[in-house]
Amino acid sequence: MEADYKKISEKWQKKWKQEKVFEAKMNSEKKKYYVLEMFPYPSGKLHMGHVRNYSIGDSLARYKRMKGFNVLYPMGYDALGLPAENAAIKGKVNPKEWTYSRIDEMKSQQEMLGFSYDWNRSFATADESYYKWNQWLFEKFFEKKLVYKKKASVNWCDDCGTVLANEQVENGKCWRCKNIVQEKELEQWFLKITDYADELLEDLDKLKDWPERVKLMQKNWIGKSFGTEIYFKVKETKEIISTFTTRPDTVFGITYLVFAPEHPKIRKWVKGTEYEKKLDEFLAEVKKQTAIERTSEGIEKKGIFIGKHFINPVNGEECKIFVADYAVMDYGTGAVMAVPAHDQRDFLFAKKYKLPVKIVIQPKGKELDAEKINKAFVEKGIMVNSDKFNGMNSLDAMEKISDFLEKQKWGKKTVNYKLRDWLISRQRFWGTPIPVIYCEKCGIQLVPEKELPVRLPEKAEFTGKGNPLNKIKDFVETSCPKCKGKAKRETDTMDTFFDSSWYFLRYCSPKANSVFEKKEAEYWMPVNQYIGGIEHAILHLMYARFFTKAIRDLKLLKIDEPFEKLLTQGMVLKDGKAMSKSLGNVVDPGEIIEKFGADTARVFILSASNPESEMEWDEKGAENSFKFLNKIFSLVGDNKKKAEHKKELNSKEKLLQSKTQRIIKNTSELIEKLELNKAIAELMQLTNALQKFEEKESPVFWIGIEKLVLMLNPFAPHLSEELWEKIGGKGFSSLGKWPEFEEKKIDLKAEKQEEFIERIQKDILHITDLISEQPKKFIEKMQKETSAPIDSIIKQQTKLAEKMQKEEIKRIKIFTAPKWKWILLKKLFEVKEKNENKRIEFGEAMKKAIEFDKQHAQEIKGFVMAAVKKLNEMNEFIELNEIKTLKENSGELQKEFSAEIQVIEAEKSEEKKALNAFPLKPAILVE
RNA sequence: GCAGGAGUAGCGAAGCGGUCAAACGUGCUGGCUUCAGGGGUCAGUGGCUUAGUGCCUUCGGGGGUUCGAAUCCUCCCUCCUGCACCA
Repeated sequence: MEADYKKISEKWQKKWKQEKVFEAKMNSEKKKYYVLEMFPYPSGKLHMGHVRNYSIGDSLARYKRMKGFNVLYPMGYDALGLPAENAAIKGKVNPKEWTYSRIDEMKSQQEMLGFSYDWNRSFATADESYYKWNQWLFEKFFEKKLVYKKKASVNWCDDCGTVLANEQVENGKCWRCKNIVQEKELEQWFLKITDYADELLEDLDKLKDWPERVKLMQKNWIGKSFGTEIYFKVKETKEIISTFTTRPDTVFGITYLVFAPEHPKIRKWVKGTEYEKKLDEFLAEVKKQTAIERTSEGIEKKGIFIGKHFINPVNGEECKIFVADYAVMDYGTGAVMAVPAHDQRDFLFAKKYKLPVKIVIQPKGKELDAEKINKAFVEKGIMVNSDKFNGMNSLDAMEKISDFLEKQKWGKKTVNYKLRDWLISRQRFWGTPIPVIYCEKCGIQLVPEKELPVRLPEKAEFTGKGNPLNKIKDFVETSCPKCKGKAKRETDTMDTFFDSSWYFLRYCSPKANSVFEKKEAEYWMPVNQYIGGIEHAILHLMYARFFTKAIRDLKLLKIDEPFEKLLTQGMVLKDGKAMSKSLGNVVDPGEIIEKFGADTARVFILSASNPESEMEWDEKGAENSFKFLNKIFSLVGDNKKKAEHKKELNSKEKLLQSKTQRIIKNTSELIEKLELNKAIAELMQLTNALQKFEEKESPVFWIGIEKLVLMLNPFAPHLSEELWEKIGGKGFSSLGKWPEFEEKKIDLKAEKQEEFIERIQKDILHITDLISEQPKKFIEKMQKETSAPIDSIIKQQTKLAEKMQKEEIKRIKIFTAPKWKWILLKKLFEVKEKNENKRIEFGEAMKKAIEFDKQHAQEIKGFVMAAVKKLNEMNEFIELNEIKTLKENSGELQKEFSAEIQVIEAEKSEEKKALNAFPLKPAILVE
């Protein structure tokens, strides 16, 4: 039976909307749960990644709602950014119109999928009422000195016509357009994220429910390393320059110094000397290299001597200073002390330019020769050629030398981070205007709070060259808030990552006339479960953490971390590759929804694999989820519900009850762990169990159906509602109570037994299959073997089969005993055979066994220990009195075991005979 | 190079020290269904087999720990992901 999924979906989506089913209201009496998905950039159409992301979130939100939590589950749009502007350049459309029409498109698709968002709280970052607060926050940060402007060598993307943050440069290319990034000197705005480097690093430990991978990536990005700054005097100029090292133990091995080509001191030093021209040539060469060439592996290091020398303070040695491409301005101090003997890069450079190599650490029990080594020795060892530190372990020397340098004021212990301040200026139109005014008299001025927001002009010209804001007179020309004189507005806009760094706070009170309402935010925050792609592991997630801490320090909110749990969902693949337009393997979710309905799309995308792993999109798979839903639909639809009445449950009903209860338990646990694929597998098992259950009028069957329909809600909400209505459920299943379970009703032992019964019946059925397939062959065979007439064969076999069925339980009980038990029994039996008939306790038996068979003492002990442990653990599986009997009658061990084993053997052979002789199921014969 | 993750039937994916390898789904083979090459349903799907939930083999490969390993340790191979001239 197939349902009209389209009609059902529309019907329930309309009802949910009308009755405001998913609106969230603060209620301090009720426990809250905040589920959030990374909000999308409104490109217009949803792609499979979105569908996956939201299906995961919606399942959890619905589950938590049914579990009685006050759930906040909002959706919004990260609506500022380049694509809108690019569209404007290309198509002469207004970015605002373009963006908002795309938001509408996207929203209608999201609604079609039946996600339970509180649409009342929805907003876009392009809303004035949102970016106003971006500006407000900027000003607060400014006052706190968390924002500053400086001239810096920045990453410039020519294609995007803007500056990029360090985090947005990937392998020397722009993260968005893959254009090669250039370096440019510009005055730019920065956020002082480095102030929080330590806290951002340390608090990673608090994030117990974040994937290790993400935490690690952030840790590497922050890149904290402990080391020593060492000062050197330049011989010719008497200037003091500083270098950073993590290996102060090698300080006696320094043979030259390397400066980054961009280092500001260099130019000064070579000015007017013979080296100036050489340096210019070298710099030109370095500039020609793209970032990729410069960072590619195995590249030869190049450098030049610049005619200056320095004195190594620890030993007074005079060495040359070089400029080389392998030193970078970005890290440390931009100058490196070179120890060729103990650093591979220095080694290669020294070899190339014939610079001395001086060994100061020797491996234990070996002696290195500076002339002969062909690579640097970078490990720990024993100090040599290091004055008073000789003979010391290099690890200890590290500490000692640092202390020594500090004492002599030749250096100091420092901490270095890879993390740089966050560059937020963008030379773009479609972003939040930075609320700053430049006055010639008064300098940099903030736009007064009451004049916020600084609005983006409605009209602008998009030529693709430069920032359109620059050309809008009305926007640029303004007056100084202080002196009222003529002044100019800042035309840079903010990086859109600024917008997404606090949007989760805005959802708490989206209409607030403040950045957010403290009371609401205190109730809803932190986000309990955040879901999104791994691509944001560093950028967005680190910025959001930084904002939360900065906002805390503005005394606006008390929390340290915004996201309690994080799930990074895997990619959706097609034919083993990420879906992309260039590969032409993009599957449009719209088609699937059109073809099979929203529920199918959701169930498939969740069931195909674990949310965190990649999933392969497979058309066939979607069809199968469709079948699964149909199965449930017909299961409910085909059967008539009977009024419930109390009665003793028969064994089959008890079994179904046990299964239902067990599945409720498992499903709940799995959803909590967000192992949604497994949760759906459980529901499939329940569906199968219900379908196979014959007494479709039993109340137990209908209880099962009811639970199934409720548990279906997080995954296939429309069908769940429809069926809920059909079976006479009250209200919405979306607001129904999540099924509870009673542990005592779960009877694993009985379920196992049933499995065996089924198995035997299946065996019999199978043989009947064979018969119907080849009746002649079978009868011929039987006649041959028994040389009896067919009639009598059938009669005889009927009797046997009946007997078999009656005794089923008994036999099965024996077979249910797990294998290890038989191994144990066998083992004990073997041991006992050597013993005489003495009365011994269970534990005694073990001792005796060991005595008799010392060689296998541990083996026996192991078996018995495991047995006892298992017997205790599994007492629901094996009757306790079985253990008791074993204990009580241990004196009779030998007899009993042999008897028991004989019984088993006998029964086995009886069954064997029965199966051999009679493969027919009586019921079939009777007919 | 460094760091992290993964490798289980034809495929996706469970299992994470002993009940028990392969739940759940799909694919393939066959039966049933007034059965359309569709849908539904039942069975089979590592090898041997006396046909017995019998024996053997098997969780990327080699070693090891253990009475017992897909599971823990170790080395190697393959793939993925992140970072990378970081001093």
